Amino acid sequence: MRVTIKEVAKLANVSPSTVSRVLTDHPKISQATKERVWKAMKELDYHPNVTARKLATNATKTIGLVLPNDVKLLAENPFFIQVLTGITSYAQAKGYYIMLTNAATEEGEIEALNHLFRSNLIDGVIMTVVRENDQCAKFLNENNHPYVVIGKPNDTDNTLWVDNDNFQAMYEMVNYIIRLGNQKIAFIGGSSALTVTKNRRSGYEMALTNRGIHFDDSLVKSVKFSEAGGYEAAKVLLKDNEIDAIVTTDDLIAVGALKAVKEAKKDIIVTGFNNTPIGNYQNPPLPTVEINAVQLGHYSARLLIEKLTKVESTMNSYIVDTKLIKKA
Amino acid sequence: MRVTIKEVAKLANVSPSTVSRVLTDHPKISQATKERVWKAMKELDYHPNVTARKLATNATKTIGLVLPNDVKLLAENPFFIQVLTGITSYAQAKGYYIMLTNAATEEGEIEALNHLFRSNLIDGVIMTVVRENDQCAKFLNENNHPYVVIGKPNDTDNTLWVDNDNFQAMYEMVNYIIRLGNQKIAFIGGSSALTVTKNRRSGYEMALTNRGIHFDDSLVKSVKFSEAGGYEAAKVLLKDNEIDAIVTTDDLIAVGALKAVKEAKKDIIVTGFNNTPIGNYQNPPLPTVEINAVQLGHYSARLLIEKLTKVESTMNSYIVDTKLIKKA
DNA sequence: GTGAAAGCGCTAACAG
DNA sequence: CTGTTAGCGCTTTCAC
Repeated sequence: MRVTIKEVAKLANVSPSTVSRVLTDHPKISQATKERVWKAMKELDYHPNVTARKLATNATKTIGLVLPNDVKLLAENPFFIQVLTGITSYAQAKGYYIMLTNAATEEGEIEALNHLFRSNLIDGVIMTVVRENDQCAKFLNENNHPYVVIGKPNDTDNTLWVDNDNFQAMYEMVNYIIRLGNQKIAFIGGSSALTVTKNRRSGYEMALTNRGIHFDDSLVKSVKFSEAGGYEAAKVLLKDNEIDAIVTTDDLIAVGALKAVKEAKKDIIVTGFNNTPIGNYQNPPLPTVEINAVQLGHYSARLLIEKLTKVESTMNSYIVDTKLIKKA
Repeated sequence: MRVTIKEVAKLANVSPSTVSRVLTDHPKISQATKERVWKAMKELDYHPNVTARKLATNATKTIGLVLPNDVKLLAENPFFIQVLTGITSYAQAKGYYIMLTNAATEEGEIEALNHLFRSNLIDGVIMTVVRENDQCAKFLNENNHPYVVIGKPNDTDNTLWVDNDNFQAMYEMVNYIIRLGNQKIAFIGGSSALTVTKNRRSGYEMALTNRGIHFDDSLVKSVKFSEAGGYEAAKVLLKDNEIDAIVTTDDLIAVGALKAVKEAKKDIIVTGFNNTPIGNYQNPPLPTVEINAVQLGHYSARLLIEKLTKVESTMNSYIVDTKLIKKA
């Protein structure tokens, strides 16, 4: 049988509650007994039964995490595993556990979340994808379940969130491209409904405008988030226009665009976003933006844990710095 | 307050123990009461408190998962997230939960595992990396903790494991390259101490031998698992020999080798392994091997859960099929 | 086939 | 500062 609080109590010559108190670091407990108890714990190699604690405290100290069920998406975007790493290491350092789920659909996701919360398995959840008109967020709000989202939500005031400053990151990128001597710069983005696309597109437009470059709507394309999307859009752009550069909202899209550029035998600079391995191993390497996904995970966990521990946090969001990667 | 078994009992006009019995699907309980209880549960939207159940049954129905703490490794190798997906979806379907940890070092890993087991947080663990002389495996064995490893272990008889047939996969690849008309085929692998490298190297050697091609030890290189490793090794190979093809044990190594080949302006076929996005987006695309990492995760979870539920499984290992990807 | 009661290992009032 | 006591919500003997 496993060693319990009782054995420790017996060995240390105190009551179980005293042992519990030193476990929870109760303020008024004499140093002397503390040490006696610690000694006993060490001697017996005692590990508290977390399950029992959970039941008694009605707090699981566990954070839920929902992964999209799209293996291809997960495999091509280090984003997820990076976020996951950031969350896990921060949470662990704070004594929190991570419980993983995946779900194929939005309804499945809600079902999974409902189960996890209602079954007392998690205290809060971090959402790695933010959809528009997000039913999960709605569900979580309605049921008062603590959560934080990665990505700018609709209701920025009443939800906890972390994100990059996508506007500024793209603004910088476009400025960089302009300084390189380019004027006619096209934009290929993912779904125009996504907040992230909107923000990056605004940065693009603002950078042009502030440099006195005419913003031409016909140079803006919205595509499916894929290599093929970038390829097709770039082909159209190249056919119809005499452009100097193409900025995109993701390395994967950029890879497709670059392929079209090469096929057209043009010497046009293409930029990516998110600093993925795929982009990194292109030739020439794509200028891109490091979004520090590990940090996103880190701060999302931090925000959630602060909320759960009722730490008076002045913040309900966190902006993680990006870094322009210029490459050769 | 949450709805508990008591309320359900009251509404259904039975005792709490009866409710528990229908929950656990006890054999001798009348259909009539079963249905009354179900109805009550539905009416109250009852969700059993899993924590309480864990405490009572002393089974957590939770599987631990340790990720290496190397973000770069995780980001460049979809392997991990794929394995993770496979595990999660299978486990979930079987009513098991997944708890995630990461650890920076092998000692940290052991510590984490010890904590998770001793604190009654997990019933078993799946190890995603297999080291030689693995201290984690030793620890798990000594403490009788259920686990399965992904990758062929040293002691194949007494541990649960899943893996690809790396020998055969490489054998096929080399055969394919030979049939393409190549004779002088070099081999670049990762650390020669790793079982996976050894197996793939054997497949390479056997394929040559069986085709009557002289096996030349000087054409075999062991490198650090990276693009740079592949690049350097290929440069040496190209300088010293007149070779037709280079097979490698990973897409990342292959990408580096391909770079060297291009620089040398040779027309030499380079093959990868593991079918990663990085390799996929090369030009020309690398012939590679799909290792079906999701399946590896799937079967590892299956093996572990069968062990945990004491299902008399005839198997203590599982070989997941690979697929040769020839590309254009 | 079902109920009563004890107990899983811990925490948290309430006393003193 | 520390011990006593009563649960947390479930499962599981042991009766009947």
